[in-house]
Order: sequence, then structure tokens, then C-alpha cells
Amino acid sequence: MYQLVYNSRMKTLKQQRGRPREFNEHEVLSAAMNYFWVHGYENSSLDALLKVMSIKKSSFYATFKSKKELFKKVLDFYREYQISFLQSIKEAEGPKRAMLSLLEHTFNEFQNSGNVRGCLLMNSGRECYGRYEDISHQVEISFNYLLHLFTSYIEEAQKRGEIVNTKEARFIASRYVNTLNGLVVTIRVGASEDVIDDIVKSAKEILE
Amino acid sequence: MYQLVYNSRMKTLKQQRGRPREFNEHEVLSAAMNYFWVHGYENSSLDALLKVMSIKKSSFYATFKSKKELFKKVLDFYREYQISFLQSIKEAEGPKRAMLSLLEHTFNEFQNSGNVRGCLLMNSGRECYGRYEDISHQVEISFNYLLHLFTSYIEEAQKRGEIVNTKEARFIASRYVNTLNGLVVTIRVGASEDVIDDIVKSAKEILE
DNA sequence: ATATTTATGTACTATTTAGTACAAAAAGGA
DNA sequence: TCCTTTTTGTACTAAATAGTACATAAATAT
Repeated sequence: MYQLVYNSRMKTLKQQRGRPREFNEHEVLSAAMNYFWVHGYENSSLDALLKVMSIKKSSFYATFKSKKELFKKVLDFYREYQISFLQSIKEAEGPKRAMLSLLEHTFNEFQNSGNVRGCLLMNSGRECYGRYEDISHQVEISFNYLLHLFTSYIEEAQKRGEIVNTKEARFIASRYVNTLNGLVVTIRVGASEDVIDDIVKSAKEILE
Repeated sequence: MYQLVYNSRMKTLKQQRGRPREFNEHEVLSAAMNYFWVHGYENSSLDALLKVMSIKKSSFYATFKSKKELFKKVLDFYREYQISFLQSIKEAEGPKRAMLSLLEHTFNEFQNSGNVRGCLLMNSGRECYGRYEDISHQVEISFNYLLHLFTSYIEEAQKRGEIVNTKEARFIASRYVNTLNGLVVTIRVGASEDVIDDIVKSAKEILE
């Protein structure tokens, strides 16, 4: 569900001047994203990235400039992907369902594999905080945009009567996001299933 | 407050056979702990650790065997230190105050420096999860012990009438810990102060 | 065709990493 | 004193790291 893989080649219609590219930028970005998502920024070596991206070093540096620049592109790529995922559910099943789906996805991931990847943006913020100013800044902007998006979802849900409107939407969103952030850590730290179960329940209560 | 520094030398009374150690194991463990706490496991290079520990490589390997073994020792050291910190507050000001103090500490750290170290055990669990089985396992045990400790604190607080006893202590503890875990991530991801403020408020509400 | 442009494959480089080897130092025991 | 034991200081090693250099390949423009 969260795996994004492009299989089409989608060559540009008008051929450029020199030798044509033998890879599709979206495809390799998606592959890099999935690798970073599992391994984090620092722990993704360039060689490993080149392998999953199936391109050679020279092509890599010609296209993405550096590992860091690639990562920044991946973070933007991820945010767009995340947002379009949320929007599609929201339009099909409503704003509250969209938010619940993130929660359920994490819980299912935990139950099926015992593992959980969490949100790449949150992971990266945590990892790069205080070490890579530019990445931290980019994450901050994306985070606040997502928080803003959730707030608008909650306002919409409140109008629909799906969520009580006695509390401020902004703070419902904060608590929801914080509980999700905690959930990922609490799972990875080895909490038992009934503990995780109760945390998921508490997150759902926030959206009531 | 969270900084542990040993200044005394505390040499063992009965001198061993060979050349005596020129460092105190507690001192250097404490220095290593503080470094790991800020930088994480992977991002703490041996050279950097040796520098803050003020010992040479040969002494290091003779005493701690490897970077990983040092880290495991540090994790145990941290847990003991964390528990004694909690116990001392609990005995002086009660169980609920002990739990609130962790929360307030994190918030103050955030306000004073814009930075937050979080709990070394949680950080390590997250970082080492699925990569270093032994460390993950050790963290899991410590985490569950701490959760157990918090549960007993809450039960005591319920008996004292400081916390309502309509909810199960175990789940109050889970939600409290999860909110704290989330708080660290949410701060590092760049949430604004009023968002953080509300999350702290929600954590306090859990303990009511 | 031939020049130009862009992409690719391979070899290299400089730095950093955790960990070792080994001689010298500093203590006690005989 | 001189042997044994343990710690310490310095030099080394082998692997991994991100990034470069450069010749070659594959396309278009003239």
C-alpha cells in the first residue's frame, strides 16, 4: 500500500540532444525513497542506493549532485506522495477516514511484520535534527504543512459532525499527530501488543 | 539536571597486581553516556568517544571490549540512573510528581535550548530496531521494566487519590509514555511552541 | 560523415571507520 | 634486584565511505 513503484518507462516525447537516459527519474527516486524509508539517511550508503536505483555512480552524480541533494528530493517526493494518498482517501471516504487510515496502516504493519517504518518525514526530522540544518528546515516546513492539512481535515469533519466541535481543530490535529509519532517509537522500543492496542484506541478517541 | 558527572577518583582500596588504572570507570561511562545521548549510537565515532572519555584506544578495548559492548553498558548505566532519579522524586514528592517532572524537564529543555535529547533508551530502541538484535532486546527489557515502574507509580497515585482510579493503571502508563515519546519526535520535527504546549497539556490530562 | 552533446562504465582518491599489534611504563611479588 | 602482571601510548590495518576523473557510447545537428 505504501510501496510506490513505477514500472513504465515514460520517456520524454521530444528526444534531447545527446545520449538518452537509460533510467526513469521517478522510478529511481521511488526506489531511493523506499530504501531511505527503511534505513534512514545516514545508514543508507551510496553503494546500496545505487544498487536499488539500478544506476551507476556517474549517472547518479550527473542527475542528483550528491547524496544529500537526492535525499532532499526524496523528502519532497515523499510529501507529495503522502498528500495525494490522504487526499484520495479523503475524497472517497471522508476526512476522518483518511486520518484513521494512517493509524490503521501503522497498526497493520506492526501486526503483520512486527516492524514499522513510520513517516519518512518524522523519521528524518528526528535523525537530522541539529545535524543537517537544511534537511531539518525542509522537514519543519513539510511537517507544518501536514499539520495544517490535518487541521483542515478535522474542521471539515467537525462540520460533517464526524468529530465534536467543542475542541479546537488545531489541537486535535496536534494530539493526533503526536500520538502517531509516539506510536512508532513505542512499537520500535518493544511494547507488547495490548499496550500498542490501547495506544491506537487512544488515538481514535482523539478523533471523536 | 540530567547531566551526570563524576569528579571523584574513588580508587579501589586494595591495589591490584599490575600498573594501576589512570581513569575511573564510572566517570568515563558517564562521559560516554552523555555523548551517546546527544549523538546516538551510530553517529558516535570511537575517536569522539575516546576524546570525551579522556582515555586511549588500548585502555578502551582492554576495559570495554568494543564500541557495542560499551553502548550496552551505557544503556544499563542510564537505566539505573533514570530509575534512581525517579525514585528520589517519588519518595520526596510522590509518584505523580515524579512522572510530571519528566514531562516538565523535556518541556524546559525545549524552551531553553530549542533542543531535546529525549530518553536514551527510547532513542536507542528506535535507532537500533531491526539492525542490532542484542541492543533492541536489551532496550525492550528496560522499556518494559520502566513501563512496569510507571504502572506501579500510577497505582500508588490512585490509592493516594492523585489520579482517578476509573481507568486501568497499565493503560494510563502506556498513554503517558507514548505521549512523551511522541513529544520528543514532534519537537524535533519542528512543531511550534503552542503545539508543543498543548501536547504537554494533554500528557498532564492523562495523569488526572 | 563528422562534430557536438549528453549519458554511462570503470578506475581511482582521500577520509573516516572500528579494531590490532606491540613496545614501554608502572605497579607488586620473590 | 629482577620477574610478572596489568595499563598505556603510538603506529598500523583493512574495510567502507562519499565523491572525481576520464575514456567511451549513443544520440542529434550540420
